Amino acid sequence: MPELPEVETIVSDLNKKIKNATITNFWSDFSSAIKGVTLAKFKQAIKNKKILLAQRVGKNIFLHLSGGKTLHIHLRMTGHLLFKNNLSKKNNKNFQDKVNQYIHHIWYLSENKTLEFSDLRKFATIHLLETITLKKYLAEKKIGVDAMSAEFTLAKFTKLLIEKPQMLIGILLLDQSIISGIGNIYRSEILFSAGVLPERKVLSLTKVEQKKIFQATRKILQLAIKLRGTSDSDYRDTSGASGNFQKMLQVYRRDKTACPNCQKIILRKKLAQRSIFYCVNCQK
DNA sequence: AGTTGTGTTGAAGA
DNA sequence: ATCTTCAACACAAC
Repeated sequence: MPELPEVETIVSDLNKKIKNATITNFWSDFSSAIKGVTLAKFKQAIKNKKILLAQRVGKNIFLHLSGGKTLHIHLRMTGHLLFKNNLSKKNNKNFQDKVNQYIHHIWYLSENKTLEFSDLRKFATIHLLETITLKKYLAEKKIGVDAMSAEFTLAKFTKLLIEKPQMLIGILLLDQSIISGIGNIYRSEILFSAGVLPERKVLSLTKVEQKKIFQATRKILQLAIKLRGTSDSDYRDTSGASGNFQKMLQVYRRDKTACPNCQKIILRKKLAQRSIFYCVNCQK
């Protein structure tokens, strides 16, 4: 559920709230989320390190620390990073929401601040890497070009499409190794906006359709970032608050209801085991 | 009360 | 290679 706009919201908030804070300690009751290193070594590596910058690539969060280490956090389906200080611990009602109650890891920061990691389904992961190996790490993890990066241009998109002629466009948009950041919510919204059916083969797309999909991707993700993401159910920002893009959803989870454009019934089907929503009249 | 589905993704099997 | 299935886990909805 946290897709590119949700992760972007979190990362930009983290840069406002915890940049330059020092990690004083770390606690976890679910250390199997921490990959490739023991809890003790992890703790030792990050203790007394300063948080220099939060960075986003696709749905991935990177926290660059002093001393040349970087934390890689993936929220998967239900991960929430909650920033708390003395005041908000007392006054912020959002933190009492049930969805924010599944705290499994806590970074203790200077000045009594904490970064608390709530994760209901416990799918989220934390890796520790050397900052200088980031580029290599992204390649190893097969994290594709970020959908909102300057590098992702229409020319780049077209090039990526040429490499996968047999793929269905609805599946391609979800493949993080090709383009990173688009999840199940936004792929349906993007294809609806572009007027293209999800099951179209990439090689069947006209130049005009390719351009429409590219532009719809930028437009929808940009608006969703502006509205601080979609809280269809679980997603919350670093203050535990919901986003606003759910009000803008045209097709996602709106099956059996009238298409906002033509009033025909929105359909839902499974594409590679994942739900997809579309209008057969507005999408060709 | 048991079954099914859920926004993610990596690994295993075909 | 590439596609499908399953598994990680907890909970809501049926």
